[in-house]
Amino acid sequence: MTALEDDFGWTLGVVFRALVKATNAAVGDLPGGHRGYQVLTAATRDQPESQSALCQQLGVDRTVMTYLLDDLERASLVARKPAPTDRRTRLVVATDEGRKRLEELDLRLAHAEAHVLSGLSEGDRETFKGLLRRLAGHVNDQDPVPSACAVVQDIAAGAS
Amino acid sequence: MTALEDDFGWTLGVVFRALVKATNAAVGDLPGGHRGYQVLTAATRDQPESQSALCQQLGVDRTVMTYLLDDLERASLVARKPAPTDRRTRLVVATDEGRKRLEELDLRLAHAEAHVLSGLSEGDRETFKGLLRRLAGHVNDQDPVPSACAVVQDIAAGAS
DNA sequence: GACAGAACGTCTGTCGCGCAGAACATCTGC
DNA sequence: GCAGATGTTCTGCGCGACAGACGTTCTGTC
Repeated sequence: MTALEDDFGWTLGVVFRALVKATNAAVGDLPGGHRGYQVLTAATRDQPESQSALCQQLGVDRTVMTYLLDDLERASLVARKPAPTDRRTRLVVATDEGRKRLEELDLRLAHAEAHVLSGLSEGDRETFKGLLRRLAGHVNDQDPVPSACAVVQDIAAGAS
Repeated sequence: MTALEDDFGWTLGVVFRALVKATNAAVGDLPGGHRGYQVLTAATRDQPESQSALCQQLGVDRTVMTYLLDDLERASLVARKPAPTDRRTRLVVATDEGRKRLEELDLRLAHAEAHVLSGLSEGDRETFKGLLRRLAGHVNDQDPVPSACAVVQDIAAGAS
């Protein structure tokens, strides 16, 4: 309970797990749990240009996305529409019901987030979220699909 | 690539996944990958008082810890010793070889961490890690085993 | 226009891991 | 001495990541 407190991996894991738990509890019976929420968010606000683009954004395997969308579609929250420009791809769009559901969820999720962040003051919370946002943006830009090879090279070069 | 950027869950997930990938790449063939490293760290520096305490700290299931330790023990990096005070429990201690291996790993891990944090300036990096540390400490204190019930109550009360 | 190659989505199989439950050894309180 | 609690291990289940194969569709070349 001492050395680990300083470990970046450990601290990040603790917070991440806490958020996932809180989020899953908050979304209740939404198909797909916390990932279902993210899919719904992306479908409503980001107009994902394809199913696989969505996978990449969310870090979800494409084979999982298939039945994740199946479940959400069965619940009438999103719909798969064939893309007019490329009939191989399917556009994922939220239904009216999905959008309505998302509004409710946003409220609940805000509380889940606040629950996890309750250890920080108001100002620190914003600072933290801001830094995290910048970090995620950077990570996502340089490495949308983290190439282990590059990392290994990088590390090997540094550590040798 | 726009709305999600603001989602706390998404940003945290992106950074977490990136770190896990980088860490796994950095530890190479260490049994247990990034979790093996954390076990080794705890065993070396934290003197975990029992196997299950270790599970709780690391957020690992106890059934997984069993064969995680099996693998590390087979590699002569840690050892299970019967606790003198309670023969039900096993103390997890690092071997000399384990401690030596940990020193090498720390170097490599520092580079992996730097890789993930490379989007922030030196100062911001420290700020971020400091806030994260406080957050993890708080989360861990109030909710070592996150009780979904409490969270649900909390959220239900807040969102209604 | 025909064809090779690539991309998208789906399906199958495998593996790691979290979770629930049971079994066993051991400890604690009565 | 005995009932109940606790630590560890094992088994079975389900979810999800990953790799590979397949059908459909698009693109570039001849």
